[in-house]
Amino acid sequence: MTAFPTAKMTQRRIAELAGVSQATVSLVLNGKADSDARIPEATRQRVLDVIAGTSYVADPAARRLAGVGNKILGVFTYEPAFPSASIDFYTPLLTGIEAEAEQHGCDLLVFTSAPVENGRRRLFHENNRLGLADGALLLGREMDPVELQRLVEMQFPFVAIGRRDVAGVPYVGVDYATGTAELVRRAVSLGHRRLALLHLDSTAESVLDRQRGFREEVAAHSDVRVWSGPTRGDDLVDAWKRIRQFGPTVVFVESPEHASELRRIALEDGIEIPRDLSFVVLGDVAVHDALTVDVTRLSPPRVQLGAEAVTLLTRILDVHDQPDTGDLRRLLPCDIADGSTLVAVAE
Amino acid sequence: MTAFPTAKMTQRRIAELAGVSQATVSLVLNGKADSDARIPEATRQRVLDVIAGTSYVADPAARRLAGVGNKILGVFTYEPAFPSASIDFYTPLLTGIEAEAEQHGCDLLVFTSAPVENGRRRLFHENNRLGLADGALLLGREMDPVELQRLVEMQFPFVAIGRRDVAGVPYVGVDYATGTAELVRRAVSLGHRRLALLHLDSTAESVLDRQRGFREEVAAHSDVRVWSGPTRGDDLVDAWKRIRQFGPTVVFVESPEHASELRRIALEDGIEIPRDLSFVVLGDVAVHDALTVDVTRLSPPRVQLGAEAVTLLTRILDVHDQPDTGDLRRLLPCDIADGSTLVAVAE
DNA sequence: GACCGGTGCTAATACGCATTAGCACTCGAC
DNA sequence: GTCGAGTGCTAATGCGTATTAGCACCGGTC
Repeated sequence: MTAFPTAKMTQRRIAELAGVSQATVSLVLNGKADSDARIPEATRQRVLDVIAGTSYVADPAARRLAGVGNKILGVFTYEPAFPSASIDFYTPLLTGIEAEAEQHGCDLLVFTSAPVENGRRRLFHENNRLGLADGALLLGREMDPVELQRLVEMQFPFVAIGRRDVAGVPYVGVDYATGTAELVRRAVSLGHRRLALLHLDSTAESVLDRQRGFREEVAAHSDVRVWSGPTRGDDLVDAWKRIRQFGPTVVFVESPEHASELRRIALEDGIEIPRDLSFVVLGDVAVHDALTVDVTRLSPPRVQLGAEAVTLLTRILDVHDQPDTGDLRRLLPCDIADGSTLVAVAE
Repeated sequence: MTAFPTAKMTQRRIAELAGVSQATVSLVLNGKADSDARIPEATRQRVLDVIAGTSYVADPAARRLAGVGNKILGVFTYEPAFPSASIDFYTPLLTGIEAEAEQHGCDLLVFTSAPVENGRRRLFHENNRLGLADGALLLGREMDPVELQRLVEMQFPFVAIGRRDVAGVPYVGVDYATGTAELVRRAVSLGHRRLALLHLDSTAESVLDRQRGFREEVAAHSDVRVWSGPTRGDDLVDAWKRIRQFGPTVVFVESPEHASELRRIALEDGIEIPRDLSFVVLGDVAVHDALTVDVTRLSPPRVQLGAEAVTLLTRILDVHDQPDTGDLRRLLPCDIADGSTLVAVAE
């Protein structure tokens, strides 16, 4: 695939038509009327008139090469973004990103070319186009710490979506710990004393944060007993057995998908929610999933997350508006959807 | 916003480290071992070894400037792509586009910076980044013919998604005419003789195609009577009245959103579907919308549409694989979801 | 009439890469 | 020992832009 030979309009051609030099055209276009490069209004207008008569647009590649930013933000997703499996996760983020990018006049370069290796994309690969973007947003549940480290080292401007443990990584994340703790508190105040937590089998920061919030809040109530265990989603029948054995009055499930499945398994077992068991989900259900829409759950503000990440990145890119170190890492409060599956424990 | 000063690795630096010239590095990287540029294996390996030891990646801007393609496909959406209003329309397209772009090793440049003017984006504006992409995909229900014309004239490689009337525009579209005709045929064979069509108030090609398919098939049955009218969605109560007055046994509704609303209005009026009235929708319902999932309807293969558009564009971009003129404009057959709302007419 | 400060530009260069022309060298043939 | 054919590279150039140094001119001053 080679560049297509489209009849290009260049500054040089404009210059010829206007009877000036290429430099003058550039100066006019960039509004540079310094003390050492004076362009009188008459000349300026002449150049602008010529440009108006053509379809000239500055070649972004040349601009970039010449060292100016070009208002392109890279977007890297660790999993393919649009397939239905990921769609509920990525779509709200992209909604926020798109809207905010539009505000800032930025285009988005989606790095779909990154090769997928066992389900995860790799950011660094031969011919990656990272360098074309002024900066980049990184999306994904888990990110490769080595790659993050490398981005930090090469001083490439980027923002991760979701809290990251790697030093020097700017991020906008969700305060899952506080949200989870709040849900635990509600459960306890509704009389629950035996809590089960079925979390993801992962060491992703967001997963750990939820566990921490759960653990810390539980620790504040001496009479509360808990069971907690991981799942990869393919062992839910077994997980349900173990939960059953513990005999909780409320079960917290991290993944919405696992939650639906577990609820089904429970029902087969004669356990109806919330009649026999309260049910809390620590993530958002699918937007359109009307069936589970009233589950009591965490509802991370993903649209806002995307938008805030763009805002932070553009601030990092703006020489005149360097954020304080503290602003480089932000956690947004996690919304809670009340729902109807967390109820007072039966007497 | 200016380019960020990241410590860059260039071919020149690689060259110094390997004790060769920049040209040699370039030749090695591009596998050019012509008769007039011979690089022995030993040198080649030395260069490659040095590169392996660094984090070198070719600057895409420079490559582009030097006249090679850079495997970036532009994606232009005439409406913002992710907000929920458009999401069911764009998401499947983007799913196909992303998957296929990945196959081809292409990145996607989403032109979010295009300014929105009364609900529509404008492709051409100052500093548009079209030129950075090797080619572009255009998505949207309606497109500006003037802009399409201009793209054709400047010989910019692009593919529209959806049939377009403008001469010289390559597209991949959906054969709505045939699909609609088939549904009409089914209705007639089920005994329907009074058909109503509520179509969009638009002159978009896809809208006209459906009307044409409807009209032509109806014309093949001399005893069939039809009513048809446009709606913009805010006048559905009135539209229902007029349809009621005509007294059809089946109503064809173009827009899924209008269909839901109209069905509600009908129900309030005591008309139950399909008991009292058959119901056909000429577009796909929301993926997750479980409530209307069994409507008899057209189901355009949107994922495939996106993928095919990418394939066509890459072929256009490939100098060695120029498609025949006939291949530049394709219509994919439109699937039909049987559903349960088109039933035999009551005796 | 030499000097100076201001005005209106332009020539030149850099950015990082791909590409082409061609240089310097070697080896074999005569 | 000269010539030709091949070998292994490199120097030079162009892509389109932004930027800087500085040139040529003019009007006024002393």
